[in-house]
This record gives sequence, C-alpha cells and structure tokens, in this order.
Amino acid sequence: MPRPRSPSRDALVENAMRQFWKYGYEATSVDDLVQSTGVGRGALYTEFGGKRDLFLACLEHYQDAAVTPGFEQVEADGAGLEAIQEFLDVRMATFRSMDLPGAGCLVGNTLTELAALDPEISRAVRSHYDRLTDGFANALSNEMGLKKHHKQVRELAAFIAYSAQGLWAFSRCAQSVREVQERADTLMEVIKLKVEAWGRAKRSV
Amino acid sequence: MPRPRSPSRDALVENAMRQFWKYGYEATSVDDLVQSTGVGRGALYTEFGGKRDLFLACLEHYQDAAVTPGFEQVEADGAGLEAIQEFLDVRMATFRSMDLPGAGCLVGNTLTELAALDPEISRAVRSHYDRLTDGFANALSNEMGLKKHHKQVRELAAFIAYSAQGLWAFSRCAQSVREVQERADTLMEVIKLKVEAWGRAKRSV
DNA sequence: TGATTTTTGGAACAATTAGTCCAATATTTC
DNA sequence: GAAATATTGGACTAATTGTTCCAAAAATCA
Repeated sequence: MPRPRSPSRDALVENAMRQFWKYGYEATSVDDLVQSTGVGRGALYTEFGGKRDLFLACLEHYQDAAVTPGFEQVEADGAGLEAIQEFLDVRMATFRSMDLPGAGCLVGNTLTELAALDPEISRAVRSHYDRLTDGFANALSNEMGLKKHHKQVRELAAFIAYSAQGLWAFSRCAQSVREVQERADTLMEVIKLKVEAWGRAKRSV
Repeated sequence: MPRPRSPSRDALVENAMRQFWKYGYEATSVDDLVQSTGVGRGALYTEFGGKRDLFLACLEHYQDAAVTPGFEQVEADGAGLEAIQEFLDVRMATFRSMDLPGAGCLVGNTLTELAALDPEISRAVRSHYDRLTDGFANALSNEMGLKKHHKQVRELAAFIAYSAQGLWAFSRCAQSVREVQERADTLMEVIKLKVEAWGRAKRSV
C-alpha cells in the first residue's frame, strides 16, 4: 500500500548530517536541508517531526557513519595502543578528504552549540563521550594490565576523548592539514608516555 | 557636547559578552541583547555597527576580561609550570563561579560555531590560540631549557592550548564540577610528564 | 533659562525562519 | 486500466530575525 520513498531515508539523513556537520544546527535552515537532500518540505516533515527531530536522527546516524568505522577496533577485545592510533588515523583521513577548514566532529560541534541549552541533546552528546571513554578504557586496560573500570584507566580514557575533541574543534580554523596532523601525533605521543609512566611506576613497586 | 552614555560602553560589552558566551552567537537575538544590557536598539546600533560588530567587540573584551587574568603570569618572564597550573586554576574558578552546565570558553565556542564560516572571526580566534601557544611556549621554554621557538616547545604548547579547549568544551555538558576538575588535573599531569620525559632524554644524551 | 546637539527607546520594516497544508502525483491493488 | 491510497513538492502562514528610523528626552553651552 505505501508508496516507496524517492530518496531512501538513509540517503536523506546522510545528506542532512553533512549539512549540520559543516554549518551547525542554527545556521542550517530547513530550506538548506530541502536543497541539499533534494526532498520537499512535506516529505521531510512527514518522515521526521521537524528540524530538531531530523537533527537527532543525524546525530544517531553519525555514530554509524563516522564513529564506528575506526572506533570499533578500539572497542574490540584485545585492542591496544595501535587501535587508538588507527582510530586517529581514520579520523584524520576523514578530515583530509573534506575541504579546509575542517568540519570537526558533529558531536563536538553540537556539544558546544546546543548541549548547554537542550537536555535531550546533552544526553545524546554525553552518551557519545561515554562510548569513547569506554572504548579507550578498553584499549588502555589491555596495555596497562588493569581492569577497564580502574579509576586511572578511565581518567586517561576520558582525557583522550576530550583532548581529541579539542583537536577536531581546532580543525575548524586550521589552515593546513599538517598542523592538525602534528597535534594528533602529539596526542598519541602523550598517551604512550602516560602508559609507559604507569608501567615504570608499577615495576618499581 | 556629546551626551554621556547611560550605561558605560564597557558595561554594555561585558553584559553582551556574557550573553554570547552562554548562548552562542546565533541563539542570541538582538532582543536578548537589548534585554540583558538594558540598552535600546538605537543606542546599540549607533555605538556598534550591528550584531556582528558588537560580537567582535565582545571577543576582544573577552581577552582582557577572561584570558589575561590568569594568563599574564604564563606570559611573564621566568614563568614555569606553576604558572600554567595557576592559569588552569583561575579558569576552573571561573567555571565554578557560573552555573552548571558551564559556558566553556567564548573563543572556543566561537571557533566551533563561526570560525569555519567567517574568515574575520576565524582570524580573531586564531590570534587567541596564537597568544595561548606563545604564552605556554614561554613557560615551557623556561622549564625545558630551550628557546621559545624550538619546535618541540611550540608543539607541546599548542597541544596544551587545544587540550584545554577540549576541556572547556566538555564543561558545557558536564554534570559536576569534579569531573571537569579531574580532567584539568590529568592535563597538568600529562604536561609534567612530557617535560620530565624531555629532561630524561636530554640527560641521557 | 532657552537654544543646540547628541543619544535614546521603541515603532516600523523587509527578510528569513520553522512549520502547515493540500492539490497533484506516483504506486499498488484488483 | 481504473480505482484506491499514500507520498510528495511547493505555496502559504505566523512568528521571529536583524536593521532602520525618528520623535522624544537628556545634557551641554550660552
């Protein structure tokens, strides 16, 4: 009975997500979305409740489209520092594939723009950072010989999550790929240093 | 001859700055500014060119009002790690004095919201990060026994700047002061670790 | 005090916003 | 192929946006 949708729902969300990612929530008008997705207003409001609901769908889609590829290795059993390195590489590759200045991270952008003003969005953002912290803690715990929930492990994991957030944010005013890459390298160096320091402290006990 | 302004220009910019800081550029309407500053539309447009110009004035004022107190010690001759620690303490105190969730850093928020879309604002944002990088490099160079412009020093300085940026961004969805404080502590730890590692590498040469 | 000058607050404006609605359209079913 | 049905795109709306403008007000100068 129902008529099939012209552009698939996924393709629509994908296009809308790219728009929000680059320009942010407020600066993206529904007209922009209609243009970039090639879907009429009616369709858009039938499928989703409105702009905000579409945005929430984009936020969800972002996990599958931009976070999971690259991060699932960090979350996998037996992951280590090389998985974290690869995650940074994958995200740097995404950054490289887009125009300068970069778009940063959609969730990070949302954190800054909306999280303080909208509790539901704040929850979505926090669950993203919880995911990152859990994943990094997984990889770190294997390296440090500690349980995932050990305070030191979780704290370093959270540090990586927010430092990386600063990195993607900075990419929005970066003038070259190189300067962002250098900072990603420093982040990785610092992580290794902290893990090594932990190993030293452990041995000397 | 000219009639004196009712609320001083500085007080006006101060109030507008707080509004932009908390809600961002787009989400702050001129009506909001009229309400929060207690100044009429006409006055606002006579004194400044418009919303965007007022915002640029706020961005400038932010340096004096929120960055310089705390950061000037980092920029001072002979500054060291304790100056960086104190800078983080001062900014944490600012965070503590405001409501939860935090407002983050006005420049960092602007970086995310506008820098990718507005070249002039991007320049203002970059000059803030240049200032931070220069300042941190100053303090680090004293600790590491290197010149300010040494590549390693500048890279670590830039790392501190963008990591701190991630920290303030995170404060916008933080649920407690403690979790932000813990991450600030970790940042400081990591800085010390990197400086120590440099010292070890130097001695072993 | 009265004339002059500058600033003020709010009314009015054009443009843009998110959201509504429905005739036209495309698909399915019989 | 025709009736039935669900979806679509774009005209429309009400509200809000940033900005302009000007009569009233306040301060200075003579």
